Amino acid sequence: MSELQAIDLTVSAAPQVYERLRQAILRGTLAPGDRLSESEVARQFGISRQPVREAFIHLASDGLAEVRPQRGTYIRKISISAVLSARLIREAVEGDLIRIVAGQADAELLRRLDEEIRRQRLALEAGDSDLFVELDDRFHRMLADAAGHESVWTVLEGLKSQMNRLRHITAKAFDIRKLIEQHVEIVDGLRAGDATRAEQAMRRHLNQLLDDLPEVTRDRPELFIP
Amino acid sequence: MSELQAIDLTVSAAPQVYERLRQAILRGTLAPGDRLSESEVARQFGISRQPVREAFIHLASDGLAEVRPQRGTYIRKISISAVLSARLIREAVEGDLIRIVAGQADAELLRRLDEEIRRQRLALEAGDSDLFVELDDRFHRMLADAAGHESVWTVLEGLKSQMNRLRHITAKAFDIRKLIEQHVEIVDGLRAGDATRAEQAMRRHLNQLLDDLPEVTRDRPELFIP
DNA sequence: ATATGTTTACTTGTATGGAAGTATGCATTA
DNA sequence: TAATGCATACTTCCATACAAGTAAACATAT
Repeated sequence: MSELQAIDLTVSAAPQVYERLRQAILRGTLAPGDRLSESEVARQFGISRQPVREAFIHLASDGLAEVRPQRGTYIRKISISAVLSARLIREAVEGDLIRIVAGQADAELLRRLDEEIRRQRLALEAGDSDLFVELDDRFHRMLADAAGHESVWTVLEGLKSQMNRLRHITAKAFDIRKLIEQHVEIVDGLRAGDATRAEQAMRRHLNQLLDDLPEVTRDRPELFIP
Repeated sequence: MSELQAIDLTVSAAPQVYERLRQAILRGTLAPGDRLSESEVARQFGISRQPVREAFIHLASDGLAEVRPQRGTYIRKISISAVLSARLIREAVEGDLIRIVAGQADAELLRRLDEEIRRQRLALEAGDSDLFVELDDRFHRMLADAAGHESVWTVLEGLKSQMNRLRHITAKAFDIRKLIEQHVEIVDGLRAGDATRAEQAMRRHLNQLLDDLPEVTRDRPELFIP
């Protein structure tokens, strides 16, 4: 691994290392199966082993790394069953949330959602799939907020991270255009004040992953475990 | 705090400390707002500060503790919004799962569910509310397994732990009898092969918390934060 | 009486050394 | 050639020492 930018020594080192490594894992810079070493990472950040070790422990409790005593620390491969679980949970929860939103969507919210979709199209035209993943996050989060359950999103975010790893690594495998059209269908359901229609659109949207997953796991089997 | 039983020195100390503290928090032995000290806990277990510190970090990432640099480590108070989020998520997810089960429930499963309910009644008669909480866990887990989504339960378990803290601390505030009857209604829905009926029974069951929560937070406000 | 400055005893954060386990390459042996 | 034993270079884990920040008690000054 290359040299990393030095951390801010005026605040605690461990949380900074954690966050940097976490981002690297989610973006795929650190790939599933990669090996990490306390000493090596410590040397790169210019600090001692201890805060690095604490970052490893935190990553392990997130399910992003695996510490094998006396053997090494490895970036966890993407668990297919974990991804499927996350998807099922999101479908159920966001299906309920969108029903709540449908009962109370005002013009201001609809305007902001339309604006988000516009930005998504721009990201598509620019071919910036990383940006799209970020905007997709914002779109779904906006809906959770509108339902009055901002803290629910905090939980979903942890699940979403597993799915985002998959996306970043295999960005091309997802048809962004199709996802944007599904967003449009969701907002159309809200605009019509039709809770059932909005829910069905949301569920279809989150089922999309099931169509895309087989191809991805076939192309890059080394990144996955059952 | 009193002296604790020594840990097993043949395996890693940190995970043992983590698990012991976690159980103590979930059972209410360590109450919200209590202060922990690395040195103090280390002395009690007869080990050094380092593994204790690592256990604290793990607990903090679970949302059960809060490490405040140079100030101390505290048992987190029960976040009402986190409890409400967990409840909403469980209702949505277990509502979907029970529909799946309804479509494929066989006699063997129904027999095992009846058996679990029988045990729950025994726990009620024995006045053992800790046992009931454990059996309630098993009941819901059994349904998740039957739906073929065992790994979904792993996620729900983390959420359930927040709700269980509340239960253990204020066990008397919950009417166990009512909860058991709701379990019966769920199984009746499955027995009839009626997915909608089973789902509605499950949702009613998980809504019960909303009725009980206000009383609890009023009686013990020092245990909670918004 | 109140306010302020200082001391002192804590707290967590980091660095470092050594212990114990693991994997790998190499020499030795059958 | 194949298998075995061993040295060596790793790895994580734990203990310890020290650094730096915080808080509370206490003395002092206004």
